[in-house]
Amino acid sequence: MTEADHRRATIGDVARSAGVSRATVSRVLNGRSTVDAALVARVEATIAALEYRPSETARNLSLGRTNTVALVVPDLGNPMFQAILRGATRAAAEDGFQVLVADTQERPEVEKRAAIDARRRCDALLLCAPRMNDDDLAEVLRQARPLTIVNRAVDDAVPQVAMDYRHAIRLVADHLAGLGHRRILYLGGPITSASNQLRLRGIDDAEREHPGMVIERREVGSSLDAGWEVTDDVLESGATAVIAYNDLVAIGLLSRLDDLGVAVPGRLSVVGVDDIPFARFSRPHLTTVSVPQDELGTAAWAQLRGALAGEAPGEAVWVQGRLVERHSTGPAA
Amino acid sequence: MTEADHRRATIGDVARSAGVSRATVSRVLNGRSTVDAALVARVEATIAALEYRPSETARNLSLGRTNTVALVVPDLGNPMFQAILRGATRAAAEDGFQVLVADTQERPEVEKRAAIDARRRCDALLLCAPRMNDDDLAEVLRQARPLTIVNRAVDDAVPQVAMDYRHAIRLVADHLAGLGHRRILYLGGPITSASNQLRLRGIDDAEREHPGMVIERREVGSSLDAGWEVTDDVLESGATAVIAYNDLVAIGLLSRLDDLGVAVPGRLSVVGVDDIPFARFSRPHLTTVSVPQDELGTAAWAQLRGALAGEAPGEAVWVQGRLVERHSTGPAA
DNA sequence: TTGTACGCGTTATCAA
DNA sequence: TTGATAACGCGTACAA
Repeated sequence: MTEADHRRATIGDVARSAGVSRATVSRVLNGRSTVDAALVARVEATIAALEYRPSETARNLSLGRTNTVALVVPDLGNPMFQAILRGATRAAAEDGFQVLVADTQERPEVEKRAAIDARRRCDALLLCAPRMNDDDLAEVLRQARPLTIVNRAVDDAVPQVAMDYRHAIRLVADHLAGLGHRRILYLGGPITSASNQLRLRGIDDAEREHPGMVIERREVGSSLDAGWEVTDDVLESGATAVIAYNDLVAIGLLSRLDDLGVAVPGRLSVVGVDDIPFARFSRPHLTTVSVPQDELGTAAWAQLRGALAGEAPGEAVWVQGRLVERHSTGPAA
Repeated sequence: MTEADHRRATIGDVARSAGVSRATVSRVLNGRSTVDAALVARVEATIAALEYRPSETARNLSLGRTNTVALVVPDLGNPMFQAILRGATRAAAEDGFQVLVADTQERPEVEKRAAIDARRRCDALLLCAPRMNDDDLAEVLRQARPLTIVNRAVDDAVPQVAMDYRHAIRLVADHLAGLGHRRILYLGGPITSASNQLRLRGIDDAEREHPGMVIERREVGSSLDAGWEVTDDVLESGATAVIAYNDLVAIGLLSRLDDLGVAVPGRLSVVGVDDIPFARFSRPHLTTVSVPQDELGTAAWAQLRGALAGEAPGEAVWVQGRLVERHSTGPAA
């Protein structure tokens, strides 16, 4: 007891103390093979007495797996990645896996290194890297399998899940078209981001499907502040409706419009994308597309589990949202 | 090359291929000891050719550490824990540590197990468990060191950091007192939660310091919806000001008040705590206490690093916020 | 059913 | 400076 407190008991200590071999202790622990009942009792008593806990590290080496999966994200402050993390963490926990998280702090140049390093400590990788360049991505694809790509369509036989933002944009564009809007402003996110490109394709679709509709594209960012700061430009644009990159941009814009006394949706309609919790509490309550972000994490884990089991990657999973009409949209002025 | 693709190269493969011992390869990798320049070059060339990457798992076992720290939180959906996660992840990364995250999904009964399990895979533990009962906590304290306790004062020589919510409440109470408010309503969080108890002590302080001030205490929860749902009760209470458990509750309340056409701060003043990003974008903009939540994660890691280095735990760290006056508070009606 | 012996991939010790 | 060799703690064929 005097030294057991200092050095953690090993399986060898248990074996010696119980008068059996280490193999037997191991068997009792893992229940793989059948062991004599009397021995089981003795070993378990010894384990309890010594407070023995198997070393995860040693098991990892011996078994060749860690039951851990790496998640790499550009920014843990972004609600989207928070939702993915939550969904993936909970889904993985169901299967006895834990999640190691790495935040690249919006620096695409370190993403490759971060992804490969994190992957080395784990059995697999969940990669959210919307801005990583294609060469780096190819290198990661080569070194870090098994992995699942999140929110970035890649032309390779690798598991991938993504939010269908193209579809989401079409939903809001159709909604605005139905309300008679023809001059629309799209406040886009980072031009290089994969999910912005997806939204832009939705914008293209909308213009094609709704003759006479003209959608002006702007790059403003993806934050509350970005929405706030672009407000004056929006008012000068002459548009009757705004499609924001996401709810953050939309809420930032709404807040500023409210300060300026601009009627929404009387003078201007505003729609967001994501349906974050705050969307229901903005003024006016935000019309947006509800995208099940947790599902993205859940689906990503499901794909990864398949890859870990040696299954070939199936079709890319596209998670679709649905329009949620609230009070920030109305007939065109 | 044909089989190198299937089985990852080990340090032994490199040694054989370069015609040196494994020890030498290890030395050039870690730069511990000085090695002949010619050998260094040969080994490095071989490493590149074989695309050798050391096994983290084997290093972990050999070195007796994983350079990984476990973070246990009750809910990854809560902005507070997201901030702690972000702060801790970034701070730990500076020191070459990664963070393994476990979400107990608001089930205090699994927190003990989750904490101990997560800790076994890591070198240390960052524990956020505001509702865990004292017995379980004592057990965790015994088994899971080194660790740092976050947002829960415990009477033990263990590193701990916490947001000083008692101080925060005093700040808002003083502010309201200065505006002439005497009948105040406190919308509290879960009664068993440690940080709610801290706030209640701040409420007690305020009543003591401001004779004539009466603060009614209610337990409503900690979410946007909780704030929304309690609105009618608030209006019937006759209070001229509300201290919300956090910004989420405050914003939920403000949103509903706005829908009902209640003048804020004309008829009712509302203050929150936390200063989450959305606080600047509510209507009206929320007066609150800015608490540097990232700092909590950073400080928690700093404590843990000390503990990992064998230092004795110092004083508990209390992170304090400051009042941010916006437009949701005004003179008492 | 149990024990022996080896392998997992690395770092560290000690001679040479 | 280099190379055997022994840890690190566990799982598991294989033999008994």
